[in-house]
Amino acid sequence: MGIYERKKREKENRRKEILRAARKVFSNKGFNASTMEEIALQAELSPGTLYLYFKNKEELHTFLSIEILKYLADEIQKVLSQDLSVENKIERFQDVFIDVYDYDSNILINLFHLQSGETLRNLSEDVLKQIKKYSALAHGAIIDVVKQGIDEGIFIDEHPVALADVLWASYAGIVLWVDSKRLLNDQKDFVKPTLKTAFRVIRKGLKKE
Amino acid sequence: MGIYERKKREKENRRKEILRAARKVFSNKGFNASTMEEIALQAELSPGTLYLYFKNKEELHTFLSIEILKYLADEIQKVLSQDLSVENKIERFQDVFIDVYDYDSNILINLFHLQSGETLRNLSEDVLKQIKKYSALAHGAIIDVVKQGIDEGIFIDEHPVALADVLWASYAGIVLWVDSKRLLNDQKDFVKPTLKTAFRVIRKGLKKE
Amino acid sequence: MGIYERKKREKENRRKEILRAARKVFSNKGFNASTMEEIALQAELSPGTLYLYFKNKEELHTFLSIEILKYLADEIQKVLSQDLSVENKIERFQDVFIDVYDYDSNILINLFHLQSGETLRNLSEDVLKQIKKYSALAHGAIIDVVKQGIDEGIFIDEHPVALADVLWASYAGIVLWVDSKRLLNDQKDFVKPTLKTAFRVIRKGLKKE
Amino acid sequence: MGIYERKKREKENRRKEILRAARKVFSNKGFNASTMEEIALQAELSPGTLYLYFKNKEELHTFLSIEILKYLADEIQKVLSQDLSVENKIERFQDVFIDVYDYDSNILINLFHLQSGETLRNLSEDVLKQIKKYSALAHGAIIDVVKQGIDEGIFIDEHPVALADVLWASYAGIVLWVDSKRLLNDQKDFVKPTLKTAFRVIRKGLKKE
DNA sequence: TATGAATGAGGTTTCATTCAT
DNA sequence: TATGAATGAAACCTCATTCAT
Repeated sequence: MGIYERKKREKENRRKEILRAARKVFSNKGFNASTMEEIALQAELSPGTLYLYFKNKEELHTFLSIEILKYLADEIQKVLSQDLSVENKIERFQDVFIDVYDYDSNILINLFHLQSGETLRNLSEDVLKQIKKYSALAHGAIIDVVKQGIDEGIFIDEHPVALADVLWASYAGIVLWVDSKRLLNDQKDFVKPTLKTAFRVIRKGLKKE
Repeated sequence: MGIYERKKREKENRRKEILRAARKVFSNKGFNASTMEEIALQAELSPGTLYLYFKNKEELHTFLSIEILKYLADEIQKVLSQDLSVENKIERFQDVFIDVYDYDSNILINLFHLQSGETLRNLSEDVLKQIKKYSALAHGAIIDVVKQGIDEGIFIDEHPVALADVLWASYAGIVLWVDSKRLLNDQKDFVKPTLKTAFRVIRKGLKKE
Repeated sequence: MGIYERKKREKENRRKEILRAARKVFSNKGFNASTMEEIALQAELSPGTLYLYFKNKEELHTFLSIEILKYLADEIQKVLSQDLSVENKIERFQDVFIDVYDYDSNILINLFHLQSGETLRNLSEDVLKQIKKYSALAHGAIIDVVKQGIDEGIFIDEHPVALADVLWASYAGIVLWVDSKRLLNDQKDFVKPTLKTAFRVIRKGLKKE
Repeated sequence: MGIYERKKREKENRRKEILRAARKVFSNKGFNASTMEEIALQAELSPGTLYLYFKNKEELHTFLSIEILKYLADEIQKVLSQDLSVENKIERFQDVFIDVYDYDSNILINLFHLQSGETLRNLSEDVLKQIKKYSALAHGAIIDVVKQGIDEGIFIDEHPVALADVLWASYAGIVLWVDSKRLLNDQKDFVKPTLKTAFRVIRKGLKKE
């Protein structure tokens, strides 16, 4: 590995450290309450250094969201290529959402937030394009599975995009909601049985009779 | 009407004006980007006056969320007391969520946000109590309908609370998600047919065969 | 008593109520931390009313200080006219200072503060004149006693003004200091024996051998 | 000198510059009328920088008072270790008080103010500890000298702590008072002869016959 | 590239004061 | 005369960002 290669890799690692630190801080305090100084401290770097890797606080935050959106898209696409029945694939999607939630409980709310008007308006063209890209990828994969299900006569005969929306939205909504309940009631873990029931109901809704 | 009555009503109106102005500004710019000065301007009042009615910016914001949570709870309870079949009640819930969304498209995301860890930690005991109260009211009403459905042999035989969670979460999730798509694609209205399909699927999931 | 008389007296009473309320609040919180609203509340009046009796917060505060300076001057002059030996008169001065302190423990520090550069610069001509007048009265009375003592061969043969300064300054300083110690050590009452010793020493310093 | 050493020293200097600027502004205008912006301007720094060195305005002000209390304590302790007779030491104390006054004429009043209830209540534990520490040091030194005087049969046979109180309180009181007179009469310097007389009287009071 | 001290714009908030009733 | 809601100027303070080292 040449010196150029090594430098590039170091740079990439540094970037990841910053993202890791930022995720931790943002998760704990939310966007506003988090300060660049705190993130720098967590990353064991100086505030100035953060700006060598990210244009500003907003972009740093957005990157995290895109990263997870990318992860979501990747995981969902992995399911697509697995040798599973339609039903099992749909079940696997559920695990992906729970995984993502376990990774960072604030991510789903951030995702919705990211896509809410307030934030969307302030994003650069480039970032927006990425969000759209990964969003489309993830959604496309789900649509494919749904289509397959319709073709096989397993799913009800509705517009596949709409069905994919239902899947995505309710899966996300359920994770968020069960988390809300957990927080409001000051519990440490959220009740996975409830989650399972919920997902089962959604899947049942998709199925023919 | 006595002078005391009139003063009280005037004060209440002023409060509402501030809330209206705040909702407008917060909706346009989000919590951070909105300034108290802007809200004051919108309410045609001076900045100092806002503080006669609300302790600070945070409380003003939280109030808006509570208000809508209260509205949601009220509307859902109204459905409960209507002379409708279980199935029609569930359908009416859908309208409530869409209504709330039409009233302020940021509200549902705010609701989730409000109940997310970050915000929850900074709320006063009193405010928390209110959130729990209205949350319980709304949820309780839904549970009642679900129970009725189970008793009548219409809904699947699952734990009613879990089923109510599914309803609530997916309804909210779907509205949020369809809104996200709308924003990402720069459309003005979100596609109601998609919504309808989505809600239909959820309801189907709840029903016995 | 005519209606004019009564009105005038009522006005005077209202004034005194405000002063009493202001003294209480200023004593508890100091000038800055005290708000006009708080004083109004304490006086069971509305903020606006305070301004019918005093031009502004500063003047209200100054009035309190002048009032006590006047009280000090009066009490000291009373001693002057009593049929007492020089020594007893000096002893009585001590009681006056303790009285004043008991009346309001912040008054002496306020007095010094009042006469410190910061405050002095912001006072109106009229107020300044009053301060000078009462200050001169009080000081004059002390000088008279001191002079008498020198004439009678009881006090050391120094410039009477300087001796009067010593009396005044150390009496005030001692009360302040013993109060400081009390506060630093979180005691409820300050130690009167210490005070007595202190005053005795000062008097001894004044006396010929 | 290593780079670490230099940085530390620079930081210390910056701190001192801020304190110097603050002293100047506070002396001119008093605590309230002084603004952080003005202090920053005087220190040729930006307002934000002040907050890198002091938590807030209050702390900055308190620091000034502590600094001078420390100086007082130091100077008084220096006298203690000098090879002087008890009488000369007591005389030297007088110079210390005048020195301190010359350094900043507001300091003594601030000291008393600092130790008055109002301010004391708002200080942090740490700051309070420092005040008590230096206060005890200064007072302890004076007590030592007084004890020596009693042992040598020079001072009257009273409780040494009480005598030390007299010394401290009257010395401070006299400086304050003579300054008050100076200000009231719009003189530039205060009359040192008067001061001398005053101090002499106090000392005489302490002495046996 | 990394630092971190310094910046300074701008936000929140307070509160003395006013004025219509 | 008394009210007290409203004012709005002005202060404190924060923190994203810069830049000399």
